[in-house]
Amino acid sequence: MSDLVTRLRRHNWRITPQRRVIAETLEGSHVHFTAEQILERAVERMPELSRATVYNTLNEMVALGEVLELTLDGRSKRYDPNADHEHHHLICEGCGLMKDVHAMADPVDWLPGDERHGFSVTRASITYRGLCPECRTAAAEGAQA
Amino acid sequence: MSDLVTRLRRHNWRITPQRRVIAETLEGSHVHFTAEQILERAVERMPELSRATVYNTLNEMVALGEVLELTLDGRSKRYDPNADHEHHHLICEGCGLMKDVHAMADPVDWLPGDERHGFSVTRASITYRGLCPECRTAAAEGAQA
DNA sequence: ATCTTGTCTTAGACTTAGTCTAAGCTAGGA
DNA sequence: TCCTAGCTTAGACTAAGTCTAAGACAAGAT
Ligand SMILES: [Mn+2]
Ligand SMILES: [Mn+2]
Ligand SMILES: [Zn+2]
Ligand SMILES: [Zn+2]
Repeated sequence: MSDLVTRLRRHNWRITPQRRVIAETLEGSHVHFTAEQILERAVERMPELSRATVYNTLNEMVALGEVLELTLDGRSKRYDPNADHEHHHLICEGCGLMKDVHAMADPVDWLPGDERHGFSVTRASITYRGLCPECRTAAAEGAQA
Repeated sequence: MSDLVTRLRRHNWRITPQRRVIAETLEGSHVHFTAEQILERAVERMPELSRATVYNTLNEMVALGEVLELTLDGRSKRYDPNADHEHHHLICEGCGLMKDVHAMADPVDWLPGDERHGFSVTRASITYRGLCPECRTAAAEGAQA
């Protein structure tokens, strides 16, 4: 896992103090934060940091291909620094808990030519849904009562 | 393709004039409309129809499992009446064009047990991305110029 | 036929997520 | 040092969707 700041430096892109704090906030954790959560945490280290800079910076990192933008529900977007490792996501329909997962095959291979409508298909992402252990036991108890 | 109104009637759910117009607007087409687009079109047939009713009704149809809610980008949700046919989506990164596609494998089968984090995984959807024929030729011409 | 009750619909206020703008601030090059 | 391009900021603005309170409607009871 080469760290995000290192990866960002490879592009000709100024690493300002604000951008560094945002990148480190995103990198340090391994969850999938919203822009607001990143702002909240980054502001602890740099209180004058603005919301606009967080949004601008995240959009730029996505455009550079170093951060993934996930829109798994209709709520806020989530940002994933793990862009250099192909992976998919498993989401709990009860509580929203999100896990990284790795499938055993590439879904692009499962799309026959006559289903491609003339597109050049470059990538595919899978969203798995289900119930996490806690939500499952909670549901079972609820049904019992 | 059993029609949406028929499927909705199977649930004990009142089919009011408003709900019928919304369902028929959604069903008639085969694209993936936003709530605003549905409102726009439905209002042509029932001018007094309100935005709140469109949103309420779409949410109810989703809860009944008869309509799919798609959140493929961070913009508005899209509503898909084709909930009784398992399928996935192919999206053009240039223009947003969206096509229904059918994969040759079920992604759930390709998620090993040790990647399930104790979840009960019930379903999976694949989002394919690429460029549609028009956007591809547009991109090629742009590169040439 | 009228009443009752719960459900449905409505306009518009409100919230949330995100973008835009205009001004000031830096940092690096001439 | 001065210039300039790019970066950051506060706050206004927009878009998508939810909530609320009131009225309309519909089905069953009398
Ligand atoms: Mn991830
Ligand atoms: Mn579809
Ligand atoms: Zn859960
Ligand atoms: Zn296209």
